Amino acid sequence: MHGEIAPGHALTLRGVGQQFDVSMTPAREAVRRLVAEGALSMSNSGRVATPELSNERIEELAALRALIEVELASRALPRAHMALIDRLQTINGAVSDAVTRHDAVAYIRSNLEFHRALYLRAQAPAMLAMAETVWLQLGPTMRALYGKLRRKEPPHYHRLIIAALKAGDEPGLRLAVRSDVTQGLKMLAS
Amino acid sequence: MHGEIAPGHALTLRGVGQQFDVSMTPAREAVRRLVAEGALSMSNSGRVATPELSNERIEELAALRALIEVELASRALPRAHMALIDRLQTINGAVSDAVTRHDAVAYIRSNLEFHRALYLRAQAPAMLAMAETVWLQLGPTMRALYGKLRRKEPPHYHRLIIAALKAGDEPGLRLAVRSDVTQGLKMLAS
DNA sequence: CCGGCCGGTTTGTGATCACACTCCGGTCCC
DNA sequence: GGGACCGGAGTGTGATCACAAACCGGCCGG
Repeated sequence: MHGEIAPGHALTLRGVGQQFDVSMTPAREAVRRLVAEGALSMSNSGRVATPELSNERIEELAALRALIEVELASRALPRAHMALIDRLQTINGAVSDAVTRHDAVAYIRSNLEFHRALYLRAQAPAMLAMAETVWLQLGPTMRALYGKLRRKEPPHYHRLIIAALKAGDEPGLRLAVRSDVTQGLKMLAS
Repeated sequence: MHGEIAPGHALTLRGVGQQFDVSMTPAREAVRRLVAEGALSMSNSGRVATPELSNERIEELAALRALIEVELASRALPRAHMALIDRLQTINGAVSDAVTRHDAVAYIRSNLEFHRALYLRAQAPAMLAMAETVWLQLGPTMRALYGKLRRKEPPHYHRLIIAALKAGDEPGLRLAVRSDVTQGLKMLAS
């Protein structure tokens, strides 16, 4: 999810097992679960690797993010108090730090933490789980994407999200979330 | 997914294994995968059962169905030719049959087949997989729901969907799909 | 020089087993 | 009579093993 593994990287059950000091059995369960969630792809011979997503699939996943996360943000809006906004601004500072340090993994991790903190207020665990499943599928690709576009400035749309939250502006919030989610992934198609 | 198991029904690894003439290992993988997808719930002691969904969770899942399936239908619309509409009408006949036979499982199965046939035209496998994950989570609940409302007539909104497809009416299609998806699940909250 | 073949090695699969924990029943004591 | 206790059956977990298939070298023939 955090882009620690590049797309197309192969994994073996015995390797994963050694990495976590367990036998093949728990490693197999974990890997199969991640395959079921779409986080890993399995060849027809059972070999497992991080997926290399096609542009069509990336577009689909971006559309899913837009659909689900806009709804989550919308549901979180009436429950968003000042404590949440403070927390979002703190996390946003971590995002900026990661950008200036050119730390892709930290950037992805804190960026997702920003979104999760907001969506937790929606009190919609099934929807949040769905969104996280999409994040999981996009993890390796987001890492590759970050390498392509050399970001210099912290995310612009996060500020718009916070502003819309403060103003209680639901249409503005929906647009800001949609833009933030869609923005980065559009670059990859070009 | 098809409501063959009632909510709250307990499963054991050895039982599932015997049912399919395999040992515990494949049974465990299958069960864990279904847990990962939310189709089964696992107690903190590892016991597995079909979930008994709260009304809040049902509302969330219905909202997810509405979000995703409306988008899928919208994407399928420009690709929908007469062959698809014929097929949908045929499947709709099976739905009606199941209703008159009071066969809950056949009703759920053919109803989902109707939706899947439409969404397959959207050429969006990731979105379809997401929708099917939601169906999976709702399977046992849909069975219980069918028992509560004694349907007599075949689904009204399916006809609206077909009519909107024929007319190329996108707003009408979106509304019809949203209504069809939301309709049944709203009853459960009351 | 290139492509097909062919061995050894790696890898996933499924079965089996020992173990710890949980659950559920009866039983005993207060 | 009711509730706590206790023991056995049931259950999930993780390790290990045998096996089949896939992969990846190098080698040989054209």
